[in-house]
Parts: sequence; structure tokens; C-alpha cells
Amino acid sequence: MSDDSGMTRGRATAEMVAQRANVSRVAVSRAFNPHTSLKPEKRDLILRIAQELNYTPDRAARALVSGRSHLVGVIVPDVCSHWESQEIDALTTALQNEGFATLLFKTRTDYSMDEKLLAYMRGFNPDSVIAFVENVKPTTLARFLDRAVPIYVHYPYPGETDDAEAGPLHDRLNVLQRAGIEQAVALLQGYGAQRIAYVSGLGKSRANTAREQMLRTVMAERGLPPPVIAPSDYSYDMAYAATLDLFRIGQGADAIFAANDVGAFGVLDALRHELGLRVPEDVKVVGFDDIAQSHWKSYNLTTVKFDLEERVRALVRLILRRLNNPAAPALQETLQTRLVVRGTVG
Amino acid sequence: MSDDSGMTRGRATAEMVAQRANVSRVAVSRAFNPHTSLKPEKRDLILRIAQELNYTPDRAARALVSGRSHLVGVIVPDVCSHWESQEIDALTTALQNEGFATLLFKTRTDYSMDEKLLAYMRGFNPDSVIAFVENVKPTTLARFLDRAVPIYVHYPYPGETDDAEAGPLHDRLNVLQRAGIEQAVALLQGYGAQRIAYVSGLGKSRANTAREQMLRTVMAERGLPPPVIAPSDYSYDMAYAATLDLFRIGQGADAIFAANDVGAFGVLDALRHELGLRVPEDVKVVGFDDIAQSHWKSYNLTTVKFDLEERVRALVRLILRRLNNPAAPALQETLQTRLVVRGTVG
DNA sequence: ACGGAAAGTGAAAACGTGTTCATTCTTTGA
DNA sequence: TCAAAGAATGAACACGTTTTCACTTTCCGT
Repeated sequence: MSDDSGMTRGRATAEMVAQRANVSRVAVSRAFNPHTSLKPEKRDLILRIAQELNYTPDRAARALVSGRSHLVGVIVPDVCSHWESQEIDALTTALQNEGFATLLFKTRTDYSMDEKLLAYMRGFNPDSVIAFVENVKPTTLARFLDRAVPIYVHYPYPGETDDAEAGPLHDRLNVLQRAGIEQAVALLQGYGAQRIAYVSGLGKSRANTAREQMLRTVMAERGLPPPVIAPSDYSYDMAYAATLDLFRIGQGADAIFAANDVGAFGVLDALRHELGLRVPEDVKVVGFDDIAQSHWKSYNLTTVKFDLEERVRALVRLILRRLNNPAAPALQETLQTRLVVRGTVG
Repeated sequence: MSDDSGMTRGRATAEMVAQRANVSRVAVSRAFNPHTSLKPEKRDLILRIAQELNYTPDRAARALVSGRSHLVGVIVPDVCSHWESQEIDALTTALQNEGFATLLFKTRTDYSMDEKLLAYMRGFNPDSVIAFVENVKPTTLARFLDRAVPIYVHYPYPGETDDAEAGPLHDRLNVLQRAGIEQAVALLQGYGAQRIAYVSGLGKSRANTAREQMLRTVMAERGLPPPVIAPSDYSYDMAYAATLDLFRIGQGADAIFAANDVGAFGVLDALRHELGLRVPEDVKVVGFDDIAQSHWKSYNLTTVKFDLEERVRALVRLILRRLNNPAAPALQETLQTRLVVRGTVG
């Protein structure tokens, strides 16, 4: 009774709009595509009737012929990990503004992107894929994403050239960690810290290894002994346990870098609530990320900040540029880091 | 050189597989659809060749003819809100196991689902939509989702029948808050709490109003004076500020309910780090959700738990049942709550 | 008023799949 | 051995769009 328009499958089609507007179905198509020639008044009429009928071009059909799904695949090990959830949030907003949608997939928490998942994602025909997870060979990824364009988030090692010279083989966002780490080490050194420990991220993760090596390099340059490594996996619980081990089994430390902010929270809680140490008086703590929680009063964390907004803008820029020009040579964007000083140092 | 199969648009098609296997294109289609009759050895051959060619049926084409996109739309105000990120995480895993993918959309943070966003999402043809955001009229939602099936998360008011009698008009998951709240109030009363405050969620949100009314009802039943309402919006910062107001401008309290765990963190930090009060000695605090962070040592929060795994299973069940039988009468699932006791009470 | 360029138009052909429907091949029971 | 039932098969159509390609109309400068 309520649907008097005689819709076939509950949805209006371009044919119906055309019929009602006394135009051809092609005209309807053109009305919805900006760069086509169609008499303005005709376009207005069609759009008005389309709105009446609640019509929108079917994206499946559109994807079939145009080869564009307007979907961007995102694979993460853990949506609820704070940094990643904030990145997904910002990314979804940005993509939404550009007419895309975020397609979410979960891999195992060990940061491995197995082939089965890649094949599964491939079935949905994403236009682009953001590879936060670096533990997949580019050739493997390329084989599984025939049409989709992968965008890599890349953390250069200390030796690697930071600049775009001898351009990268794949589209990527380079995150330069040196600046933020230098500022942090300088600050710690200024307060007299000597024995600095690193509560690591997941060992296999490139973000982690690059972070650790950069820290080691910067400390060496400033004449500090190499950092003690306390293995962890980015999680609160592991960082908590690693900190206990560091002080009960190991030699302790007078300053601790955590591979991420959440890990730093675990370090802080272990120091204060289990080891009875004061921060920053007895031990100083620095994290990585600068997530929203880091300014919470219980933690008030000094941390190396990755600018989330800037990072997401760069990613979207990479995607759009690649989609507009599939044949262009590999693209690159660069992102700096800096230290945000709060209460856990000095 | 590497792609000798002569692919058209970078992707193998059913026709190519058919040609290479000396069968018709229809046979290839049948090989990928379980409930069709095809000689087993033929099916094996086709699947083997398909794997060689890295072929998977195009989901866009499949969606076009079958009317199923295998996408589930999820609209949230804030992906990085802890509870929601954990729910999205679990939901994505569960949907992935059933052959679906999560399509993410962001609305404004005020929990309003505006028509523009609904129309935008509709364009992607989701098979189902999970309406976490309750501030949209079912009729409006239905109008914007011609083919997609909406699933509502519903928080009954104290007066509403909890049971399925006189069945609901729409598919929905009923979250019964009474049990958990009763346990919490009983515990607080046992410790002698009298002046209980409620640091609210976003006023317009139904989850919040239902929570508040249920608390009020349970307290009245146990002979307690009505709770003092400190308006907030689920965020840490607002809860922090609301707590300061409660004690500096208002009358204070000897126990505080926060509408969610993140809000409770704000309450705790305000009490301890700014007002110089002890928890649980001076003030007791109870949250809602039981997110992963609630067991962190700095907070160690007593909270009313929503079982996330159970909740996600129920949602997926609702979706699958509805998709298997579109004409079935409205479905319903029910979820209980219970108190998890940690360090912020007694 | 005229020629040519530009804009506007719709029929037909894609895009890659699932489904229907006759037809052929195989099996089964007596 | 035969008829009938069932399984296997492929041609043709359907799904809802965009794109190409001729064709018609409008616009503009002289």
C-alpha cells in the first residue's frame, strides 16, 4: 500500500526515474555524473524526481562497469587498540568526505597478514588498501590485490635515506621518527638519566624494530650506553609484566621508553602501583603516539607525537592521487614526529 | 611477462576459467555455489584452475544479480570511544567468519543520524544495518534503507515489558540493565552509601535515559533518595568537569554512578587528582560497560558488565536469521547484565 | 542568414555474474 | 531391456549502471 511506485526489489531504478521524467535512462545517468553534458533544466528535473523516488545510482552496478567500488580496505590486528581505533576513526571521516567508505578486516593479533584474509578482502574489490601491517612482502600483497592499490606506512631505519631520492618502489607514507626521539633523549639526558630501557612493541613489527634502532642510534650519538630491551607486544598487560621483570630480575632503569602509549600506561602502573616507585622522581617515562588518553590525569604522559590528522590527510592524498592516475610512478609522503612534554619527565 | 593469462582489467573472469577448463561459463558459476548440481570431478577441476588463475567471483557482479552485497553497515559517532571500538572489533571478526564485511560510517558526535549520512550509506547497498544510535525514528531509517535490514539495540525503560510478549515491531537486541544495577545498588547500600550521584551520558541518547531511569527506579525500590544528576556526555573530560562541579558547586556524594567506564575514569581522576578524595574510602564509584581498560591498575573499576561476546553473537544471529528469511516476523534477542566488583567499591 | 563548432541526445554495447529453462546424459527399478 | 526419473549441461536472459557512437539541435561569429 505504502509503496505505490511499483518498485521491483524495494529500490527505485534509473529506468523508473527516466519514465517518470519523460527522458531516456541515459539522461538519468548523466544527471548524476558531473562532467557530462546535459541541459541544466533537464538535470534539475531529473534530480528532483530522483529525490521524490528516493533514487540513488546502484553502486554495485556502477562498480561493475566503472571498475571502481569506492571502498578502501583496512586491515588491522586490533580495532580496539587505542592508536588504531583513533586512526580508523579519522580515516573513516576523511574517506567519507571523498565519497569512499571504510571496509574493515581483522587479522590475527600477531600482525601477520595471511593469504587467506587477503584473498577474502580481494573478493570485495576495494579500490585501495592501506597496509598498516608491514609484515607482508609487497610482491605477495600485489599478487592478492589485482586491481586495488596498496598504500604502505613505512618507518625508515636509521640508515635509510629519508628523502625521496631514488624514489620508493611502492606508494608509501614515510614516518620519520628521528626528530621526536632526539628531543626525548635530549630531555632525559638533561635530567641526568643514564640507564635508559626500551619496553618494546611486537618484535616482528617493523614500526617497532625501526623505533628501537632509531633510539639506539640517537643514544649512541649522544654518548649514552645502549638501551636495555624489555620485550613486550604493545599491550598494557605485557608492558606491565615486562616492567616488573626489568626491576625485579633485571637491573632496573632511571628512564623508560615504551613503544607506544598504551604500553607506557602499563609501565606507569607497574612502577607506581606495584613497585612503589615515583614518576618522574625515581623513573621517567616516555611513550609513542600521543593518543587521546595520554593527557588523562592518572597518566599525563610525555610522548613522541605522531600527528594523526596530518597522517590521515597524507594517506587520503596518496589514495586519491593514485586513483586519479593509475600509471603514475610511485608516490611518497613524509611525516615528522615531535615530543609532547607532560608530567612523566622532569 | 608475469601475467601471461591476458587478463582484461587485471583480474581473471569466469569466462577465462571456463575456457581454460574446457567447460561452460555456467559451470564455473556452479562450481562456486554449493547447492547446485555439478559433477564433482568437474567442480574440482574448475576450482583448481580458478586457484591457478587467482580467480574469485566478482562481488559487484554477484551483488548486482543476487541483490546481496554481503556488507553490513555500522554507524557510530566515535570509533575511538572504547566500548564502541571493542564492539566493532568483535563484530568485524564475527561477520568475517560468516562471509560478510564491516562497512564503517561516522556520524556526528551528538549521536544524531542525519538523513544525508543515511542516504550516503544506502548507496553502498548494505544487506543489514546495525543501529547503535537510537535517536532516529524507525520509520525514517526504514525509508532510507530500502533493501537493508536494520537491527536495533534497544534499552527498555523500567516500565516496559522485558519479555517478547506482544513482540517488537522491529528486529532488535534487548539489553536488560536491571540485574546489574540492582546488584550495584545493593552493594553500595551495604557499604552505607546514601547520597548517590549519576554522572550521565549524552542526554538525548536512549541508552543513557534508560540507564538513568532504571537506576532511579531501583534506588526508589530500595528506599534510597533519588540520585543527583550530573549532566555529562560519556566523555572523560566532561565527566571530569561534572565531578568537580558536583563537589564544588553541588552537595557532593558518597557514591557515583558513571554512565560508562570512560566517564568513570574521568570521575576517578577528578576525585583523586583534583579534589583530593580517596576511592573507595571517601567516595565509591561504579561504571557501565566493563571495557578492557577497567582492570588497569590506575582505575581497577567496579562496573556493570555488558557481555560483549554474547552481544555480538546475538547481533550476528539476528542478521543471519533475517537475511535467510526476509518475511519472518520481527525477531528479538535478550541480553542480561551483571556487576563486576573491583577496587572502586568497598 | 549562413556555415561550422559545440552541446545535447538516445540506441546499443558493454561490465561479470546468477538463474531459468529446455535439452541431453545417466541412473534406477521392474 | 525399457521407461521413467533424476542429474548434468549450456544457451539465453536478467541485474542496473556507464560508455561509446552516431545523430540532432543549439549557439556563435561574420
